[in-house]
Amino acid sequence: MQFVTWNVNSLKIRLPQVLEWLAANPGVTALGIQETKLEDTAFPQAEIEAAGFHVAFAGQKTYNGVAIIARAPMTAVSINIPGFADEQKRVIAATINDVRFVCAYIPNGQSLDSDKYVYKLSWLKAFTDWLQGELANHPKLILAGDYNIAPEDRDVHDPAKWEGQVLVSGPERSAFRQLLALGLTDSFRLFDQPEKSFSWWDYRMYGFKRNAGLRIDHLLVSQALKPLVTACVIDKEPRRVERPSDHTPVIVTLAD
DNA sequence: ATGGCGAGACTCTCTCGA
Repeated sequence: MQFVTWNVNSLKIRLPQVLEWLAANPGVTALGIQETKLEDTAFPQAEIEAAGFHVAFAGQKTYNGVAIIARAPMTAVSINIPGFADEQKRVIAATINDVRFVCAYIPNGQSLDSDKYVYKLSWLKAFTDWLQGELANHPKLILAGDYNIAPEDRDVHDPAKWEGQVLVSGPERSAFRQLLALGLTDSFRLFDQPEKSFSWWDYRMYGFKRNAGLRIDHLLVSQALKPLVTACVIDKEPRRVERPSDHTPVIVTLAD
């Protein structure tokens, strides 16, 4: 089984790339997508189903929006964080092959002095509380997403330059550790990885070419699934095409 | 040097992302 997270930065632009990537990766069980930037009425459900997949989605105009594309049927699809009033569509979860797959687009925060940063931290608190219940109900759980948090300095191309910035701040990293404290494990760090492994690069200043990136897209696995994990890799292949997303997929492989 | 790039929208200039 393989589960994937990929912030596509507009599914309208990236749908052909997504379908091509899925065709090239037949082992993928389910793909969690962030930043679809599409209202539900505009979502390309028919095209995705015509390609042989099941799909669940929750979106809005212009910003945010999440979806799950799976090769097997999904059950118990849920949207957003119950009890947390939020117009923004940032969470979708579904059960696939007995695994609870949660796809999240965690807020960016903009800057440490922004209202959006306050929203990010309160969102993370509500999300963590909700996830605790999800884990109790579904011990086999994967949390896939764009976390907008680089957990450690080794996840940052230039830690000195980023010090004090959003995505690396102490409260954000503390919120990330609170997720781990639920019993989740960063599957990427279960294995030896190349130094300077990142999942996002700034479009500007030749960020990808210079590998000036951050590792902010993560796949956390629950204790019940951790022993089954055999690999976790960042796939930079999608960066080879015209008009790539600024994020690239991260893939976790589990024994059946 | 707070710039740079890319996407979206009540667009030709603005917001937002990370």
